[in-house]
Amino acid sequence: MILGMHAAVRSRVRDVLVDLYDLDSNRLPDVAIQYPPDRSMGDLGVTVAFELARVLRKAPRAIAADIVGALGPIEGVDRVEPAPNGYVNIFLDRARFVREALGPRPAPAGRGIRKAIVEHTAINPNKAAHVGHLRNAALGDTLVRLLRFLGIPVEIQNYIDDTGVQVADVVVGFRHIEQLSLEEVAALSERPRFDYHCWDLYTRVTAWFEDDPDRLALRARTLHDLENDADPTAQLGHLIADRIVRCHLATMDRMNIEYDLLTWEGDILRLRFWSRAFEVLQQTGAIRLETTGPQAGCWVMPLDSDTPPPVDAGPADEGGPKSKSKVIVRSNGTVTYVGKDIAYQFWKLGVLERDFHYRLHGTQRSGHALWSTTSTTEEAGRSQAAFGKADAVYNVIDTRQAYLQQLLKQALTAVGRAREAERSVHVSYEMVALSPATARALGHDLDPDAERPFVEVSGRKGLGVKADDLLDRLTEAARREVLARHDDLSADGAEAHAIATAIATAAIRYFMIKYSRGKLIAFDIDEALSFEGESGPYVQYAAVRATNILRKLYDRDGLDDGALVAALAKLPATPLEDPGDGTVAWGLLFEAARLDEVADQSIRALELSVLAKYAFGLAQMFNTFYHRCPVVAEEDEPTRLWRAAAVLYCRLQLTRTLALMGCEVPPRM
RNA sequence: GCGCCCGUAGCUCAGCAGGAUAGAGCAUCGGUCUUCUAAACCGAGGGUCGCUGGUUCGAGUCCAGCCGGGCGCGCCA
Repeated sequence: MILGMHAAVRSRVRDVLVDLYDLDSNRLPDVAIQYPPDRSMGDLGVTVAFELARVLRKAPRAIAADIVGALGPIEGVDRVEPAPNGYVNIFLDRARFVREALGPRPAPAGRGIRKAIVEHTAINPNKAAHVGHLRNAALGDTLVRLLRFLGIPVEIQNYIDDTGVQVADVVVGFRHIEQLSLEEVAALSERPRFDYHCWDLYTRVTAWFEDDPDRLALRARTLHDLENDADPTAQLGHLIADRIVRCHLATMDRMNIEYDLLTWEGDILRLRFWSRAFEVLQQTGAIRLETTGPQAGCWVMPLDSDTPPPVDAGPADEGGPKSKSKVIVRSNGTVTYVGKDIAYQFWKLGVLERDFHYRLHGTQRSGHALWSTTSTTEEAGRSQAAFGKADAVYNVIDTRQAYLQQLLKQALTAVGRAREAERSVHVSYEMVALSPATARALGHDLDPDAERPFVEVSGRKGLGVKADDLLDRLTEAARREVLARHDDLSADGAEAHAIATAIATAAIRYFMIKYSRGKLIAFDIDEALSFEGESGPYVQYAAVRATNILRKLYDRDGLDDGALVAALAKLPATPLEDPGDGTVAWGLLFEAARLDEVADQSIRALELSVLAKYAFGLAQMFNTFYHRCPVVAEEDEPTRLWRAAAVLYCRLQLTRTLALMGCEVPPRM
């Protein structure tokens, strides 16, 4: 809503500057729009007078006065004032603004991206999901919702590494430690929390390898066998990966997270994506066969370096700059992890000229279909949507993979795809570790000498907070709170459960989003279980309070949303102009209108904490309003109705903001 | 050694396409429920924005160099 006003003001100011000072319209400084610290000073502020002071050799104050004098009427603007220090302050036509805000939301622009792919979650399918995975998924899913909010079509992919060491290790565990047959594992996998069983087994395998390193030969053989479909090992691997993925999907469903496509690494191998990527890389000279030195026999990709070594500098010794290169194909002919990833990235961007087959994996809670890649045509279903071939790709992966993600961009550049490289975005974020208190609570012995503020999660050691355990505890805590507040709810009833679930989801999703992504989270269980202060439930609570007010108005006056909006059309605007409580109501309405700007900024900076902070700030402002400006009890009708409008609009925007974070507003709490 | 990230109140963090008086949550202390739900609100205390220099009318925000911390840099995945 507010971005439209920015654009109108900016464009008008630019026109005026050109006229006033005979400036070249291409060389105008950016007309920055900001917000005065207090609504009584104005709604929008323009600082361009400061920028021009030097060029024009004129005091900012005089320039501001010139601008204000020349500006003339702007649609939606009530008046403009020059501040004594040089700001140009703009006051909006408040009544008109509110009436428009409560109308339909204009279609978003879409910003020239035909289709974006967001890859997130991508948990190794060999054990239960933990809190670190929740950060990834919460960031990824919020990114998806924001992009769609801005009008960009998005395809959500979840990459499954079903042929890696992690799955291999669990296979070894079932075979050699638990000594179970395929059928026995299949039966076990039908029982609840198979992922928890594998979590424990995985740590046992790790210890088992440590006891006797010779056993690592079993891992190597298993890893090899996993790639051969006919092998019984591969069948066991498939079974485990498939069942664990179902567990992960169920966990993510509790977070309101769904996907469009599961991409299996096994399919990338079987369909020989790599061999096609290799052709492209080789033909374009992006990789070369090393004939001498330690990398002899390998296909390598030279790494970017600002100063390539001189040709005739002789053999590179200690002193000289060493040209580095990354091995893509090993001397034994097998492809490295980077190579597989390059092939996958090429496919996402439609530069591979090869495709998967697809089968329907299932239907998700929302009714949306989930597809899965497959490598055989016989089980392939008919996909309604074409997958891949995006013109922007967002890979949500933690910062430890930054080097690898950089290599992907470099490979694209090297094959002459600079545009695709630019639109390959690594959405990086710091890891989730454990606070010392939480690590201790999990039974982990801390070294008393090492006073580190966090303990790294380790799947191998089984050290971590499992996602479902956390969600269970959150739900239980929320249920207790709700039952304490509402006598009519039965302890095990569906309504209490639904409310508790919504609160738990909001609590964890908000928690995972509120830190900026470059910040390491030292996850503390007690902190995460808090529903007070800056938290998801705080934001939900504000929206629920708004609902209560509107319900009371309806019950007493028969005033529903439509009737309220209709009444505003011919209501005098004076209560909104009142410098006391009118400023509170207007300030709330104005802040609520900033969602479009906030969404835009979140995507521009890929900083989703901006959205979370906005949600909290708006909820805070609503609570201030709530305590200062009674609605139902207000006797003056215009004042009451404008306040009701503030409540209605604030609830609408809070609901939208929560929805962008994958959170719902419960009917009560 | 090179690259990326972090350093703001006792703790955890916002603020960074420069702009008006540096904010919030938690914790501490003191208030507010016969009122639209106290998961809330009001108030108090608490800051050399790591250090030094630079750019600018203006720097927590941009640049450079330091200091401290984290992560990454394999013919592993």
